[in-house]
Amino acid sequence: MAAGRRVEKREDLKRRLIDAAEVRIGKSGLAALRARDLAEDAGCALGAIYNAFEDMDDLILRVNARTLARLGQMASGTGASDPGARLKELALAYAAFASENTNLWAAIFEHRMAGDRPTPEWYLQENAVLIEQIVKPVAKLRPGLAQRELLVRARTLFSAVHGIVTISIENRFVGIPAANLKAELERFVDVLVTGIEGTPDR
Amino acid sequence: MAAGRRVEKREDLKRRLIDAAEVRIGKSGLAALRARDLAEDAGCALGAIYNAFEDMDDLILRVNARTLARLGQMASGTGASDPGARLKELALAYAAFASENTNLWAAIFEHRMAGDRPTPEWYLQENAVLIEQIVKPVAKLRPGLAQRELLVRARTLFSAVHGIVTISIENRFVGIPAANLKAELERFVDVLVTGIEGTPDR
DNA sequence: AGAAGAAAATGAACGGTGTTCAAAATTTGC
DNA sequence: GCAAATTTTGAACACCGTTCATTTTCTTCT
Repeated sequence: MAAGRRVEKREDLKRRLIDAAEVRIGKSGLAALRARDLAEDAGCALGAIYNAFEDMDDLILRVNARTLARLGQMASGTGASDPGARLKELALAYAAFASENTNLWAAIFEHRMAGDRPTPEWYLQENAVLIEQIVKPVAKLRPGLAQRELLVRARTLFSAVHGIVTISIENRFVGIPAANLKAELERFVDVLVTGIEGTPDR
Repeated sequence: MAAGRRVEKREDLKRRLIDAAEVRIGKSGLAALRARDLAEDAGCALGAIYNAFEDMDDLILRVNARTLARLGQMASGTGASDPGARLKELALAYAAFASENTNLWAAIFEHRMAGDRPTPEWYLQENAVLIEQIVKPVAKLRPGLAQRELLVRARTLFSAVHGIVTISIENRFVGIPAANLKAELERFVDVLVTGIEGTPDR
């Protein structure tokens, strides 16, 4: 028989488990994910999950990495050259992704490592896609800013937009009209860009 | 014996349980909260928790309501009359509270109802303190805006600041210098206020 | 091809979780 | 004091992620 049959099957099981977890999280949310369900979905024994992955956290991180990759791909296309317009594009694309893939998107931010183990380094690096594309337009708006500073500003911009999208989707406040997230974000980015243009570097 | 002994004792147990849960969440975070620990802390049987509260969710919501009340109290003092300065005050106070009470603050946003039961109405209303104080300065910056619109803008402002504080405290991105949250927030609010002043109403 | 060794699959069992509930203890009204 | 109403109790339950001795499958070597 072929020499690589074993690793091949192993990779296949991994893929099936990640697929199943992705479907389950997408349908019912991270909190409803069950190891026994995944084993049934993937057609393997309960214990087999722990041959393929360190633990459930590891598996969840693989799913989240996929979602992050999709987010990165979505933002990586060449967009508007005007930095303000580009930032608006990115914000709207992020909001659209969150609206259309709510459970998978939420899993990225809801997940916490079991016990108090640290998040693995490889996964933390996957998160970079969330701010990578923001750096360039910010650099255009703030020429002369060091890369180090640009990253901090990009992170702040992302965080602000992320917060708006998150709170809007969470529906945390009663009595507030179900605002149009898209319109609200457009206004917000407009205000922000105007503010950046009218504020000297510091 | 006194007629009201029963309700009195019941209220006392409730208080002791909320106290214990508050201490546990504050020290170790929401995820580490255990019903059996609380029973021991409060000096009651495990099952007694379910005489005092509907379930653990109910108890957690009481703790969160306390935290929200503290947040509300913190923001309710009369502050700067200049709207921009006032917004900056509020943002910095929020960041300071989150930094000094990280676990209790995080519990407000991490908690999800078990199963898929809806969040009780009374608790959703407690969340209003997060945006109440933001309305007035925004009204000064945007005279002629209807109350309905003001609430939406206030929520957006809160969400943006909340996002910045959250992502900063979560330490989600590697390679980005541990930025000074306070300085970053001050800059952000400055930019925002400048932007609002330079952007016509819509 | 067949045996031997290595790797992977299996699922019962383990410790831990929130929650329930019949029984015991307490408090209340008379 | 006594009976009824209420509360307290903690063992038991269902379910969770995880482990591990056992069985099965795959790989390699002769």
